[in-house]
Amino acid sequence: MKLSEAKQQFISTWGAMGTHWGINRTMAQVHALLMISPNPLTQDDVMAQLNISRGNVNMNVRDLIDWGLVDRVLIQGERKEYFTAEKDIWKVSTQIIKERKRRELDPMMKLMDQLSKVDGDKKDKEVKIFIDTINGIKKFGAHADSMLDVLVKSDESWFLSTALKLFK
Amino acid sequence: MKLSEAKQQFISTWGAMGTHWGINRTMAQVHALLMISPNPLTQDDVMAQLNISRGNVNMNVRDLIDWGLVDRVLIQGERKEYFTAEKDIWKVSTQIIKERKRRELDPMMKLMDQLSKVDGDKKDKEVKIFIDTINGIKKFGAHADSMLDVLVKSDESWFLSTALKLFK
DNA sequence: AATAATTTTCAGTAATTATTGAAAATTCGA
DNA sequence: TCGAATTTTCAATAATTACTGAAAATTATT
Repeated sequence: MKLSEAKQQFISTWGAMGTHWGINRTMAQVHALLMISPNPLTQDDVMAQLNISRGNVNMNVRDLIDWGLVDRVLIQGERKEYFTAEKDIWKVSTQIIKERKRRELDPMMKLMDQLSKVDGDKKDKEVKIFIDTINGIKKFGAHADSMLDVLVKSDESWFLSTALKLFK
Repeated sequence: MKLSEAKQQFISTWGAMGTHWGINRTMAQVHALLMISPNPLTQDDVMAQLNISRGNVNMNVRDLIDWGLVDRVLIQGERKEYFTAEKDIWKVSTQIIKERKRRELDPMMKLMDQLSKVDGDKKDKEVKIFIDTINGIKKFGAHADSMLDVLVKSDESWFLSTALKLFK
């Protein structure tokens, strides 16, 4: 398989995968393109390679920067801005986990705390099932939270060698 | 907070969360409703409680059954079909992990194997970066794969007590 | 076998989400 | 400070995705 073809397929697959993970196709494609580009790219480069408009590139690159997955790079003597993506997949993953925890898990747990204070008699089946479900989610969330915390803070090599032995 | 209000909020939040996880809002809402219902519900119950059409309920319930998150229940002497959802959040999670691994991780890894066979001189920076990225993903994916395998097969209490101690 | 109850399908439509492109804002160099 | 290069915004529009509702298919009952 030729490189250009392989690149194309990687970008397209990474984009499709993105839609399964709640981010939009184009954002994932821009990320894929930057990951496999040896040098930082400009907005125009991305526009040309993915055939998308300037505004679209701009918005998606900004989102990727918010996610901490892409950085602006200043190149000496150049007026244009360049962009580059983290290429170490471990760092990419921990960054995504960190952000999703903050954006999704944390607020969800806060809500569960509120919902577990629902009024009503626990003898009532309706009430009992509801409270049990909420408490189950709370307990589970607390474990997931501390686990992800350590995972994110740990070093890749430590995690893969020491922790993973448990799972072999 | 009244139970009816709390239920409503739970369903709505679980639905919103679904969109971040690549499943549609309604499917997540149906799942939420079934999780907090003490007794199995019929299509008509779901239609009434969520204000959605029969076709919509039918499609989303079928998807949930495909995901292994909802079961058909036959009730003695009743013509209609009833549906119920697993209420143990650990089982819900492992089931989702199992399915997503099968649907997403496995095919992705298969593709990476192909892409890593790209033609070209590894002295070429373009080729090198591409191959390095793909290999990084492959390595990472293999670890994630074996880890998720054990996680899914392990028992909740074992995992939370023994394995999680590592992360404290 | 006919009928009634229930489920499933799917074409048409509605709702949502993503994209464009041009105007406005900003930045930088002379 | 002016003007050219570049980035950002956002209203209009396109593309995608989800939903409805009624007809068709299926299943159970008599």
